Amino acid sequence: MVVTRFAPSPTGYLHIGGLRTALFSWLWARKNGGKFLLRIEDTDLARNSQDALKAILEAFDWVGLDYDDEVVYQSDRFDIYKKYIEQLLAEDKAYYCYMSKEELDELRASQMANGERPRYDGRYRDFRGTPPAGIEPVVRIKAPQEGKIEFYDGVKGEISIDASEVDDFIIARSDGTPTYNFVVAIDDALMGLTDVIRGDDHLYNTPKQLVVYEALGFTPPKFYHVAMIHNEQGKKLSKRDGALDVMEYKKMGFLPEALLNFLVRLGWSRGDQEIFSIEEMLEYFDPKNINKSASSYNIDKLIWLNGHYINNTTNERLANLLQEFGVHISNHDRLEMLLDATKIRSKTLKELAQQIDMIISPPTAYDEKAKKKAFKGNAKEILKGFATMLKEWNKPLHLPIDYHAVMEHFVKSNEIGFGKLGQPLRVALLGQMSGPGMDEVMAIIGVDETIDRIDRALQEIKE
RNA sequence: GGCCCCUUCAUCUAGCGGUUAGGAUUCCAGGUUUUCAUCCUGGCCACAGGAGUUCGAGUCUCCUAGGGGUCACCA
Repeated sequence: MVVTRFAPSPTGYLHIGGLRTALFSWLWARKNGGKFLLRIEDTDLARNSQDALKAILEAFDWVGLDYDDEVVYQSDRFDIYKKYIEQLLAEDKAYYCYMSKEELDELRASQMANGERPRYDGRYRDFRGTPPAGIEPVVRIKAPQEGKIEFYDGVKGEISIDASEVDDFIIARSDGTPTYNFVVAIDDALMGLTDVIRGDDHLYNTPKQLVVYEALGFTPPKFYHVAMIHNEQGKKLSKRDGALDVMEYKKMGFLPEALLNFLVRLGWSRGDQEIFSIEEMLEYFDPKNINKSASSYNIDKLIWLNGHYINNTTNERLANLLQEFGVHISNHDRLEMLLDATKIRSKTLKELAQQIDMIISPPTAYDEKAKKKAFKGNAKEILKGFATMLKEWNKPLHLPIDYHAVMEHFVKSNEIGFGKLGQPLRVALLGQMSGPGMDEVMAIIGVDETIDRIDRALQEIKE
């Protein structure tokens, strides 16, 4: 059975890099009928925030990533970690280190001054004397002092790191609380993880965690280290780049499936395929096809994908989603027509909301340029004539084709081009030069509203 | 700085010793559309550089350059 996990620390919102590795992990577990677990890395009590945790869960919920079992909180498991610390101490695989923070800083400073790599010197590794008074010791694990720590990474291949790069790192702080690399290894083992898919930035934690696996006799999972996502300048994403928070995308009017499709193609691909439904992702995803190199985030493609998904979403769902953007049309009697006419022109739900508003609310102002271009010559006469024809039309006016017939009859009998009528009519009804076809707009707003808007526009036009 | 990783159009990528180096997004042009959008057609644009290996290299090796990651009693 494949067991994967997402293990955020609750110190901020869920960002798109995290969502991508979560997606990869989720896909791999679901594809294999395995488990996708959620674990909260909250061993640093001082930095945790309840709001951050809520934000992460909210984002998961929005994109539709579900997890199995109960959420595991590391802060609930200190007893477990303590037991293992004591075990390692008893087995002489770990030891107390009585160096103070000041001493440690001093050591680091002198190493740096000598151009050396800052590193614990192991001075208490085999200490048997009397511990200095007044110092609460930390616990350090005995890491191998020579040779190499090697492991196979599912993305990057064989990784070999010199043992000298890994020092006897701290597994328990002087206040007794355990540290990250220690608890991660324990939890991954205890939770039965088979595949750990995580960011590239954890690559260097892996040898440390391997030391813990080795000391405790656990079997390590397979590791996949996914390269980072950079910003449009090719640098690491930072808060300054904005729109890092997954929920920001919701606010901007993106559909979760578009975001997921965008992210799955960042660092992973299947030939030339661009569009992936969740089902297709599940069918084809395999971490072995993850790219080695970092990718840059570029919003254009996401926008394009979102447009695609908006176009292919049912009108019922769109109407529902639109409520968050202040548009309430679920009960509109021309709902289908309205959305069919607008969704093709919208890349985001926000734009869609604007498009709809432009149609269902009468124009409060007319675009200056549009006015100049359309309300000229005999435009007034044409609009007047058209309104009259609408009033006197004796066939039913329901569908766009009904209105189209009126327009056709009008231009023919007046011997003018379609544009002569279309342009002023468009500005009269919508206040601007672009938008859906006039026949559609009229069918949506109805004949009374159409005449009403024409009348109002007529007052705008000078003789 | 040490160590590790990475390097194909502006961007996401395909490629797995023999291809006119393909697709997608962006951009540009044309067509469709009374307009806009969609859609269709076409175009611009890439193997970081240098040595090898080979009949033949984007693909293998090495070097250089550039980029990234990491070096906490943070996670």
